[in-house]
Amino acid sequence: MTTAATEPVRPVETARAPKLRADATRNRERIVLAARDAFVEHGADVPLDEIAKRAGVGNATLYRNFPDRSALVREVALLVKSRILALAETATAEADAPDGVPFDALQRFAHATVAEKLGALCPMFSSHVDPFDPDLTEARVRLTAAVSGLMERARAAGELRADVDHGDLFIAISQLTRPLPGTSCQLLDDFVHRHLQLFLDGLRAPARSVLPGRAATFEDFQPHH
Amino acid sequence: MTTAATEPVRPVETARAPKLRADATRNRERIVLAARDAFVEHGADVPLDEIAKRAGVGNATLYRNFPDRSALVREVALLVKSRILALAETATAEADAPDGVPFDALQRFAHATVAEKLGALCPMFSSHVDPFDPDLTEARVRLTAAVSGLMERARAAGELRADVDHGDLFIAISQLTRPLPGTSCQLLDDFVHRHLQLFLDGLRAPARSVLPGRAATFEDFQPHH
Amino acid sequence: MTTAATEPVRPVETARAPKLRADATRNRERIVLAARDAFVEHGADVPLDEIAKRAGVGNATLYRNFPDRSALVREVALLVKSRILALAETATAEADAPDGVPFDALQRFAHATVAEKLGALCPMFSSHVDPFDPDLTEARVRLTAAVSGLMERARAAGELRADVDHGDLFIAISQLTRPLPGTSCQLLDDFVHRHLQLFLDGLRAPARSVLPGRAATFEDFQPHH
Amino acid sequence: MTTAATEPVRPVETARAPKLRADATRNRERIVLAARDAFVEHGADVPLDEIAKRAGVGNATLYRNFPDRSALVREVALLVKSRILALAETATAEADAPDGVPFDALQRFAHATVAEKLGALCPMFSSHVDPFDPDLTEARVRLTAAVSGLMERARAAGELRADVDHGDLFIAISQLTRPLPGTSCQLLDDFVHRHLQLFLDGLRAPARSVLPGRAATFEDFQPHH
DNA sequence: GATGAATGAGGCTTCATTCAT
DNA sequence: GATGAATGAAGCCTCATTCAT
Repeated sequence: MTTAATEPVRPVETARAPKLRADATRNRERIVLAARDAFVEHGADVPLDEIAKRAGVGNATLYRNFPDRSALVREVALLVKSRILALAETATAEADAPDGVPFDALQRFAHATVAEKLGALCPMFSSHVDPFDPDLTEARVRLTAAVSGLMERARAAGELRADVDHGDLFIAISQLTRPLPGTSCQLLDDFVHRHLQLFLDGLRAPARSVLPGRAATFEDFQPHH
Repeated sequence: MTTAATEPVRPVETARAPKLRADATRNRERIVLAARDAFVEHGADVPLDEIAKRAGVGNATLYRNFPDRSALVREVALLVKSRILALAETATAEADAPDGVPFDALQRFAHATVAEKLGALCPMFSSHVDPFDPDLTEARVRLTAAVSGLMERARAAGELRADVDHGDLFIAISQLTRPLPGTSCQLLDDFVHRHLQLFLDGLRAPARSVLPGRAATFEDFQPHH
Repeated sequence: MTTAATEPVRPVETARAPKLRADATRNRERIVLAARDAFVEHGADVPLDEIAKRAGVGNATLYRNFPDRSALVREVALLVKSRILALAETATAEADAPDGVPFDALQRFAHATVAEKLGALCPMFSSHVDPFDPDLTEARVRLTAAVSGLMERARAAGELRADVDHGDLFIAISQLTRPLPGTSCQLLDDFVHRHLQLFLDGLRAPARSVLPGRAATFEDFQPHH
Repeated sequence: MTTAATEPVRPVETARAPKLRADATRNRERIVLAARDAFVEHGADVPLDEIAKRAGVGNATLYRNFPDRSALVREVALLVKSRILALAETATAEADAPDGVPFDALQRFAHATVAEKLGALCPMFSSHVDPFDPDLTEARVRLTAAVSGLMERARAAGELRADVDHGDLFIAISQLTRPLPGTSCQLLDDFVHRHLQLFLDGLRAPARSVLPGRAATFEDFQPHH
């Protein structure tokens, strides 16, 4: 039972949180973290009972906090997006430093995201969440801005090919990070950074090919768009 | 209900096949094709009854031919691997042609594989099959030889970076091709070739980075290896 | 475990019944009968697993035959309605006999319905069935005609008060027959005929009061009417 | 959210009530009233959390006052019985008035009981209460006396048939008042008084039939009797 | 004393697999 | 050999009841 990220995770404070008891808050947080880990290890269809067991609570406690699977996925999504946003902002600061190399910052951002299994969890694509959820939408907008800004710096520096957008990067991160059923987690982890690096090499300017399709953005993967 | 590949698929003749009635043979083949399509459309967890219905047979007929899910997956794996092998051999022939450009042949092979959804199905990594199955092993060996040969030609021509192996290519194909839950099939299809192309651009020589880890082969993804 | 009715019950032949195996037909019938008995004894909310156990089949067999509770209730409703219809037709024949006394025939009909627990089951009022179901509607129409005809004969003979309709009779039968939770079935059975008789005495002409409201029909109890 | 009775309801003072804080007393009373309303609207199986919510208290407060469902049902039963008793005493006074017509008073009593949904709640028959509970027994005895007296007056006046007892009346009231699942409350309300009236007409002397069974009393419906 | 939260048992439903025709 | 039907295990979710603040 691995924990994908090691730093303490702040509970996502939403405006409507009324006044939760201390132990309840802790339980809620443990459930979200357990869910994140379970999703990483077993995919989005992991039984909720398994998540409850990991969190060390009864299954009904999980249901009290999250009426159904999508509510739980939503919370994990907010958690993950906020973490990716933090990574993107850190990378942007590095890019803006006097001796910063934007593409290097972009690469560090991508590898950090992969290292924390965040891409695989990114439920931006998931069928389990309401695409019009306000909180998710806001998180997506902020994330879009941050990653776009980071990529823009690299492009302006002539290091990033011009025909890609943030959606292209995220699809690659998400897909390359996903667990391969039947393969041990650790085994794949050894290779994910490798293949991400190959993809990043493909992103560098000058472009080595003419890409089919058009640059992808998050909006391309919103249902009903 | 789309059929991933349009050419007629020969049933994989295994040595122990005793002697089936004509209609039984046809049933078996229809089940395998229905399974492949169902896996492509609904993922690896599609109910077997759904596959039987698609094949137009009773569920018990499916079980008569394939004692359990893994037996069916195995057959689909053989089918898919044989198809990929054919694509690889075609590409190798192109590479060996007088005016052949090996890397271009490699790229066409990769895109063709993706176009037929073969990568996504590649159960080489699946938890559902016996990694020591003789038929699968043989198919894997032949496929390894073919793809390695193709890559070797591109490497010899100075078009492919030296620090990658066939496992790297296949993981990328498999992962990038996998369906994104919640996203329409068609939508993702539009982008898969794009992101595969970015990956292929990263594979080109000269290498634009030092890759972490080591070159991946099929063997790296055999369980218990 | 009492069986409410002792005569063999014909499976309700619906037009779409394709071709059921003999044992499957028997199972289906046993489930419907078990459901009827269970509804009589424990009410409409009896667990489906309990019904399956009574019928001597696995719970999944019940679900194969009846996708959800309402499908099962519907079948029981058809069964019950057809039986009541038969009783009504018998009573009508008695009323039309040379020495027939229409009100006596009506009373025998009511008591027979109660004796078979049919009224309590009459899901005409149930929340579990689709009020627009064609088969149920047809059964209701035929039943309405039969009971109305029977009452009309009694009214024409001057034995039935003029200000009541078939709905009034059925509500009383249904309500008076319902099991009283916490009371043994047999105990209540002893009294149901008694109280039904008091109600029937109230139906006789001449009317001993002015009734509030208006004469009730089945239509009054169709939802969305 | 209708309140069945509009007059203020005195908490039933039991001998062992020790000494409750003012707010505790109020909570207890609110819970009982909420329970009564919830039972009327949603039946005996309404979730206790729903009752607590209606009462505006936490669920644990409900459990502090009533250790389990039957304790709450018992309290509602006492409340309802005391209210019916009051109605019976009022009716008796009317019957005893100089120009009083006993059967009319009896009828008004029955209709008033129905109007307040008291019959439907009458847990005299319920499986949820201890039949030997002293308070309930006492309430039952007093109620029996009052209703018997009222019926006796009507019988003495030659207006009530001789072969019925108070149990017959109560079963009819209880059964005819019960909600029909799937039918709007209001809809049935329109007919309950109508069918009660038909039943009352059947109670009138002279008897129009020979009743089966024997006259029913409350004792007939005590479990284990 | 009052409260929100936690719990486990149980009902509903699906699905891989086995059985009878 | 082919089929439809039967089965039980397991997942999802609710609710009566208990616990910790």
